[in-house]
Amino acid sequence: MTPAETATLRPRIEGEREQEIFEAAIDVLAEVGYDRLTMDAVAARAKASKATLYRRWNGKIPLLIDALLNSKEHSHSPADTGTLRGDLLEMFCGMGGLTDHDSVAVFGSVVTALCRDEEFAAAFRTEFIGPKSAASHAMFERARARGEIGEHVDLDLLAPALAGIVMHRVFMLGELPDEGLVERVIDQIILPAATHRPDTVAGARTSHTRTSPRTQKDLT
Amino acid sequence: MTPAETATLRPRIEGEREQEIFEAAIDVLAEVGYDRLTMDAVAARAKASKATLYRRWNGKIPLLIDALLNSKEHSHSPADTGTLRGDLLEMFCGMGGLTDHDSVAVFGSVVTALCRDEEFAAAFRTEFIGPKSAASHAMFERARARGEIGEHVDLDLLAPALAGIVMHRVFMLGELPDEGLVERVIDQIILPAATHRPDTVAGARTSHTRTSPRTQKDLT
Amino acid sequence: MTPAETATLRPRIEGEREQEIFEAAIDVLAEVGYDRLTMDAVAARAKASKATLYRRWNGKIPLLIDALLNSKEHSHSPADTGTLRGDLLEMFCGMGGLTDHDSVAVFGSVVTALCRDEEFAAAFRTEFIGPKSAASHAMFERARARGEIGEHVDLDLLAPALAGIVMHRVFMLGELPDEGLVERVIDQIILPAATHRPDTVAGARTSHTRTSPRTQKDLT
Amino acid sequence: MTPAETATLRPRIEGEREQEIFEAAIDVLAEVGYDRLTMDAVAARAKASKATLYRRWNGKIPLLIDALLNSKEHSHSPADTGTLRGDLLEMFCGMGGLTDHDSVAVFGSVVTALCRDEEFAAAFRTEFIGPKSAASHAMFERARARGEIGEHVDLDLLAPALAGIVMHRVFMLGELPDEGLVERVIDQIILPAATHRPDTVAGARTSHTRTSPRTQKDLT
DNA sequence: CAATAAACGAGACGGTACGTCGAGTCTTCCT
DNA sequence: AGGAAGACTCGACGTACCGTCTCGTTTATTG
Repeated sequence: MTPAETATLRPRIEGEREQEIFEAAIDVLAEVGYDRLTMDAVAARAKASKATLYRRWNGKIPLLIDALLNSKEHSHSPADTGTLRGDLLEMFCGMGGLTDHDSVAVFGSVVTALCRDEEFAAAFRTEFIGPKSAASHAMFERARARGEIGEHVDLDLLAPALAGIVMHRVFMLGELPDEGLVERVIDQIILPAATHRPDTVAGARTSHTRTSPRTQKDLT
Repeated sequence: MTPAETATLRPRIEGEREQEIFEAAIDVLAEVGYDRLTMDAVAARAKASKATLYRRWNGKIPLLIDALLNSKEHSHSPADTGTLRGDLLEMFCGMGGLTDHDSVAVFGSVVTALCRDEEFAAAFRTEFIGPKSAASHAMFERARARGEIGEHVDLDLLAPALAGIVMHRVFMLGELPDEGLVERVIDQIILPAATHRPDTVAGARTSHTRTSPRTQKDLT
Repeated sequence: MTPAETATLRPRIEGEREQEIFEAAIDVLAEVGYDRLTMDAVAARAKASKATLYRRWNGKIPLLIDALLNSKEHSHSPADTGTLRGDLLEMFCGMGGLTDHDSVAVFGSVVTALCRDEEFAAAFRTEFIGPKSAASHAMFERARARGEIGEHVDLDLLAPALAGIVMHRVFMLGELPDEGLVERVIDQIILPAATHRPDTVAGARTSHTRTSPRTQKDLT
Repeated sequence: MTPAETATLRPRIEGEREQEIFEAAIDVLAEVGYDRLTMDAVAARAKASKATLYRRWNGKIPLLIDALLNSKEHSHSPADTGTLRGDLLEMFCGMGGLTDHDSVAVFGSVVTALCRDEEFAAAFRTEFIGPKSAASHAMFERARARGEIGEHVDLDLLAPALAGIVMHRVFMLGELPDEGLVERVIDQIILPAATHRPDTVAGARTSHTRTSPRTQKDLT
């Protein structure tokens, strides 16, 4: 009678059953993508009834949000290596899971869903992106506290940049990334931006609008 | 009577008729959004038949992509302003068409197709990404020729970075971008990365930290 | 509350629901005719979905056949009146459902299917023609047992003759039959053929002719 | 200049070109049946344009009527053999063309069309059935003039009976007929009905309604 | 003997119905 | 009592065919 002991035959959606449904949903998502994922398919794979799914979730979107949140352990472990560079490498060591083709497919489906469904987007941003973003921010704040980042650098701009650059290459350019790519982006873009002196580019910043193009050539 | 002059009454989908369909699609898109846009609705508004739409486009996504690309002029004109900053601002002034919510929705739909359909991905990358990428590269090459970019900077890494950062904010963070955002990214990330001196960054990388530079090099 | 008593509200297609769909089909058929009858119209009138109709029937023809067969009682009751004439009149009183123009149209549609689809033809002959044919044969056998039919008469030839003659008039000649027609065919063709004495006919065959009986036998 | 000499390259629909279209129509009709015959298919097979077909015929029905009328030579040759039996065998020697499976298919399609389209039915009955029916009637009238058929026999009933019985066996029972079948029907049904004495079956005729069933047993 | 008007093939077009599929609801059985 | 199974309504999908139309081209008759 105790729920913990009737493991294999428990009919109610509690814990393990829920996890099975999540896995089924993720499987189907990875196989056919968000658009072609149907509740029937998830129900069939989970050997559950559609009614059961709809009793617990409002539709495919809430179900997938829950599934994604529970499938990725997404441990926002601080991973304090003592340097921004180390922290970033640590955080992106697994590329956020974009290391194999299936994971890319799942994530791509999420992108579509983000653009398609405002409700899903809001929930996903709050519950999935939010924590990652917070962790990233904390990381950059620590770097700033250590003096690695100039006071004038906008962390809201810089913190998500690495992820953006990498994902753009994955989705738009069709690149399957490795850790070397991450490292190069960190060294050539993120860290230079974190450490640049404001006056160096201040001239360039105003050149197009206020100064003559000729003046800027001197900056190079 | 000359066929070249009977412009307004030509029935075939050639130029103007196509444009009418695009406008109908954009109209419906603006009214009901991507999800509730149906081919029937577009056909009805364009006074065309569904068969005509399907003869020319595979479905709503290709139709809408075409419609959005043709509605926005998205002129890949080199736009040589004389400075990298000016060129970048010029190129991204319209955000590549990602200025309104529906455009984002349609573009987001592409991502799934990119991950699922290799043929579509190839075509998209060749015909859509390709020209933009080439224009961007040319722009950076000009900047390097002018001396705005250091020799050690990897343009293959830097050129797509701005688009990646912006699109990441749009898709993942749900930000509707304005030109100010583009300007800030250019000034705070792209230009610093373009103009950084390798040793300067190396210094920044190691200065104000608790670990030695040597230790970090091991991480590379 | 007992499931057996909730007759009017049962949603599944079981008996009464099916009957409602049949009635809707017959209604639409009567209103717009066979050609302009659409599955959408039937579904709308029956407050059913097209999917439900297609789940149960292959298309409009099977649906209408069922509808017509179920609307007409077409009871294949043996109807033993004691005479062949009475039995035949009894059996054909409803013409097998061919009493109105639409029924003829639907039944006529079967003919093409019979010529085109061997599987359908087999099923139709087994399940629809078969019982009628068996009942007809039994009827003629009873008549022979009573002595109404000569021993030399081929019942396999005579039993389907009435139906053939009547249907030919209906389909080919466009006659809408009444019971009087059936009666005249019975009296003037079926019963004479059933009761003729072989020698009598042979005499008739040769008498009043210009050629010899021998000559005609060669034609056989 | 003479139309008979420009045979292979004549573009206008005159004579031979028309015949080619008719053959194409009959071919398609035999292959896919009336329902699935499309104007596109006929046009494609005839290497003609749909516009050409519609210029000359109003739709598939007039086209098919013309095609059927011109394909079957349907020579209503009197074929006066001197006896009804001989005439009937002569007339049905080719079964009206129902000797092979394809012809049966074509004719079956016609039956469907007869039931589906009142316009086609009217035209077909006037132009195709009519002459055949008249020829048959003339044949029976000659027989009556020779004394082979009793005065009380209704020729309107008897004349179409043979065709009806045979076609019923072909379409409904799925029998591919041979000449032996025709002969047996003639000898066992048509000729007995033609030569029967009215008083022989008069009792049977009234038995079901006016006399007792018992009385009729005496008639056998 | 070119020029012209008619008729042609080819096939896109607007429209209508088709038959299928998925979402979300509901009922029935089963455990 | 609650879940599995699956039929149901609704609505959009993408396809097929109809009958009309516009294209160029070819043919037979004119200027």
